[in-house]
Amino acid sequence: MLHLPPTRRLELKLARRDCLTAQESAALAGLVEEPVLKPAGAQLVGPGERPEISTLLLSGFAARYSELADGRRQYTQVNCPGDFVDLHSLVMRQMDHGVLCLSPCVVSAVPHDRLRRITEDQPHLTRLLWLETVVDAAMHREWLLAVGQQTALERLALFLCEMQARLGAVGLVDDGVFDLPIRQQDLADFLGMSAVHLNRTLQILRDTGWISWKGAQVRVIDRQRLIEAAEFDDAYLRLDCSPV
Amino acid sequence: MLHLPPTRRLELKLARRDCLTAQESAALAGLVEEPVLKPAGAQLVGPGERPEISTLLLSGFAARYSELADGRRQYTQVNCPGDFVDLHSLVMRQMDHGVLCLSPCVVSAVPHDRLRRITEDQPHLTRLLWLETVVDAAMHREWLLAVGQQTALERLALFLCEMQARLGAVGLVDDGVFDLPIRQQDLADFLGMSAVHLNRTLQILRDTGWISWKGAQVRVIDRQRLIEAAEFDDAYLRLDCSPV
DNA sequence: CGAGCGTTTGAGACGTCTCAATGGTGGTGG
DNA sequence: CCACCACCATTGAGACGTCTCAAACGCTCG
Repeated sequence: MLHLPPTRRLELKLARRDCLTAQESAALAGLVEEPVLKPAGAQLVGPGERPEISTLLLSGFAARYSELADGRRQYTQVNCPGDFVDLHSLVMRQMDHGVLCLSPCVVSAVPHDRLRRITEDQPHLTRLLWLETVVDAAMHREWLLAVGQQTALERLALFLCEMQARLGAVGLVDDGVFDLPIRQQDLADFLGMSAVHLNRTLQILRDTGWISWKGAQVRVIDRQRLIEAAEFDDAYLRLDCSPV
Repeated sequence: MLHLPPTRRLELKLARRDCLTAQESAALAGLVEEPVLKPAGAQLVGPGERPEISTLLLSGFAARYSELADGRRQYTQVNCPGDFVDLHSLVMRQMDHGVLCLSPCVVSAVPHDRLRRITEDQPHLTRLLWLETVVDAAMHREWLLAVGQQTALERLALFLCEMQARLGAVGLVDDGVFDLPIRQQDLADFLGMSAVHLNRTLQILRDTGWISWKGAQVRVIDRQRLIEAAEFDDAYLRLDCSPV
């Protein structure tokens, strides 16, 4: 793993939305504490907790999850490097869900009091952070549409389109190829289907030649067809530049 | 319809979360423009638009919707009086979805420039508004769990529990009875099921005697069983008081 | 080389969907 | 004041996507 400044990928993403002043950049850099390595399966924050920090994901993949008493589980978002996994806890206080690592992850803590200071002093940066949580909500809506109305194949195609777009925004896609070290069982829990059915759906996508997926490496071969199948439009990710 | 101040129901809800100063109350009251009546089916804001206002729902029911090219539709949230139907557009700029009226609605416009002024001058009120959008995201997660993992019966029970809690917070529930003037087809589009199946599921809930639903009037008779069936926990609605 | 874990395959079961027709009700005009 | 119309709720029945359970396969790492 390259040694980037901890907030680099977050900055890359924010800069896709609106210009960051040098002063704001510095403020971001001053937010984070020392990076920590977490193993796959580790919980970053539990449901019902009232954290005094938010967690910035520097590398690896994490996921928000909600579950029912009998063990049925739904991942509600997959997080990738540059994501705040629980920024909303700053204003929500109590977690309505948990977050765990789908792969080994490097994370940095961001104390809430430093964030609250920013909301007092820096309105524009505050709006950019607000926008982060609003884009999370937009992703949730996209997935409500997908889980409620789209077929297994469409959902899987959507996931790959979204991942390529989000990872691309933080510099983690190289010519359609990116790392996705997550298990089929976890992906199934996100897509709202059984692991068996996901496996069969994945085989269809491989057989059509639109993607290859070996080990942790995904290669998107025919992005256009994937986009058409998923009816993907990246507008909800807000990766275009327009002032906030 | 009683003649309440336009921001009254919003204030009731916000006050369930944190104390509002008289000055903040006044600032809210100064946000809204003249109330307007919209008929059922009217669109409040269309997908892809870049509104210069947000819309506050004063009475009636509206819904956020997303749809696919072939007409499949998913409502991603049902809005009730006191809700901002598109507050997120302040920072998101472009709408990722549309909002329409499920019943006749009274709404007030809230110009973005007035809201942006608040983000410059009033950090605490800004965090309360931020919290509104964050609770929207928490609702989306609750419904991702429901649509992805729960049965038709559980989803319907969840909807009724959530509506009773949200309407109760703005003074619209009287001894388990509340108005819900929405069509079965619309509710089905929200719950991610066909109208036929919703109708059959509704009959089960009526036959058990847990609820009655005639015309637009819902009566929750056995709230406890409904809560158990849905595994409903109102924490995600953030209707408890704790400072932001 | 074995153990453990994740992936892949097979086959019957079931929740929900679709299409189509019937039943009920509230509003409107003659 | 009644008759009609439009819209919504309800019912029936066959089709289908996805689920569950169970077993086999194949990596990768100690």
